[in-house]
Amino acid sequence: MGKIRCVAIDPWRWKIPKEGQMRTDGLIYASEDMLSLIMQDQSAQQVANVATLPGIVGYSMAMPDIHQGYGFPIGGVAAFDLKEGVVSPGGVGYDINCGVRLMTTHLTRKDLSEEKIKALVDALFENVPSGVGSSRKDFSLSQGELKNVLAEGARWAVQKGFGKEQDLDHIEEGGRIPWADPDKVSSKALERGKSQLGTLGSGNHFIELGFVEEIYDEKVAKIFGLFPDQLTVFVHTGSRGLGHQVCDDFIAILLKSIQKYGIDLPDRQLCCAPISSPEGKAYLGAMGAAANFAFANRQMISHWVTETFEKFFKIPAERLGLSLLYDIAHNIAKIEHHLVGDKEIEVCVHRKGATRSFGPGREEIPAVYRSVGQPVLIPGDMGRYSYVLVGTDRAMKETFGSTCHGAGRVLSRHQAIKASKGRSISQELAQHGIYVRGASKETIKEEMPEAYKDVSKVVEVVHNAGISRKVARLRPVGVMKG
DNA sequence: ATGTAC
Repeated sequence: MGKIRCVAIDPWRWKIPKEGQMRTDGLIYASEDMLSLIMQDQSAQQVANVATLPGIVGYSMAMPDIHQGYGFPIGGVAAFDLKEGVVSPGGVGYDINCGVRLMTTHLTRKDLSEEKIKALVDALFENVPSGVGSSRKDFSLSQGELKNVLAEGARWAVQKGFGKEQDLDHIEEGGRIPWADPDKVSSKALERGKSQLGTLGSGNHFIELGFVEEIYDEKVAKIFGLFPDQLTVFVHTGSRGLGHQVCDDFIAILLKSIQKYGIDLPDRQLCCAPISSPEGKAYLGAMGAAANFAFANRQMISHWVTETFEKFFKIPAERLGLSLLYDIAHNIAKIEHHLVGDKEIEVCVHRKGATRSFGPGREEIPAVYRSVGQPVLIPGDMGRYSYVLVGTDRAMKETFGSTCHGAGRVLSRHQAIKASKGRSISQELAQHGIYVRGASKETIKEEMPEAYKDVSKVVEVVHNAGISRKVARLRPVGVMKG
């Protein structure tokens, strides 16, 4: 396949016309400025590569926060027919069910001085283990109990006293992938997972304190429980070493089975298996189990966030108004029903660095939000903003109910470290009123704001394209990084 | 993202 050609459909949509082995067109959501940035790496080529996979339904899509990933681009969305189609670990990513949850409070900006914010972030840092390979000293699981976590997800955590029953309704899938198969998770992955439940991890994972700075849609904000100057808490983490190991294990397995199923791939990183094959089913089962680990992980971390708040303010959580707005997956493959043409069919939707953005009326959305659409939570970089959006009908028609997931990198980790040489990123953030506490200095450099696109520009694209709509903008004030 | 190269 030669040089990638993008044709403008409108100011927010670019088509990669089908050619060569492609079975369908590619579709990138971006502004003209962003597209020129996107064309600097291999990500548009990856969108075209995904379009060659058997059984793809609709376009091979990418969101404006697209950048190069393993096989599939990060920011990629692709749906596959359950009979003819394939499932691919590269379409989910290494951090299976990496995702975010947003907690709201009754507290406002005036309840927290700069000093209090620092002390609160420090207290969170003491109470939630973070960093590469972090584990909880007070908590380790037997293999049997870990398998219960993998089968039950956030429900397991609630049964063990981490959070409340009503939290489950405010988590994508109720915090549990029902078709997860813990027996398809290798003993090596189990070993890595058993001491890591309830830990934040590293890289872009974080706990962020912020305030509601701007409301765009008052009606929806009210339904989501958001109001101006409100203190909010973002938690961003995934399935840690366990999910990583599942991905590793199945890439090795599926690389071997490519020939067996006669799949012709432009890039071996797209290794995959028919959804209906034993290998495909095994991957989906193991991936679902890892996804459940991540749902339980975020549920447990928000319990310790709640505990930290209660001790810090010496006020019970109910009076602080701490509650879970929503919890969403960024890296996952799901079996969902969608209207394709005039037929309702089941497809396997891969979202890799992309968020579900279901519009009004879908039964998967909690009853309290169902009339307006699901909450879509978009963390930005630690120096600028984060957003709350809402899912739309247009997303249902166009993107299998999907939108962007964040800002998207513009500098690689290595480039970011180079760009931050001789600077103190923590001090620069402090000058903007943001306190950051990290497990490692290196991570803070890798995660410097300029390593990311401006998330407001990413959000502008998905809002104008109509695949999700702006509800509120949040401003970070205190960040705990892994 | 990741016991950042078993």
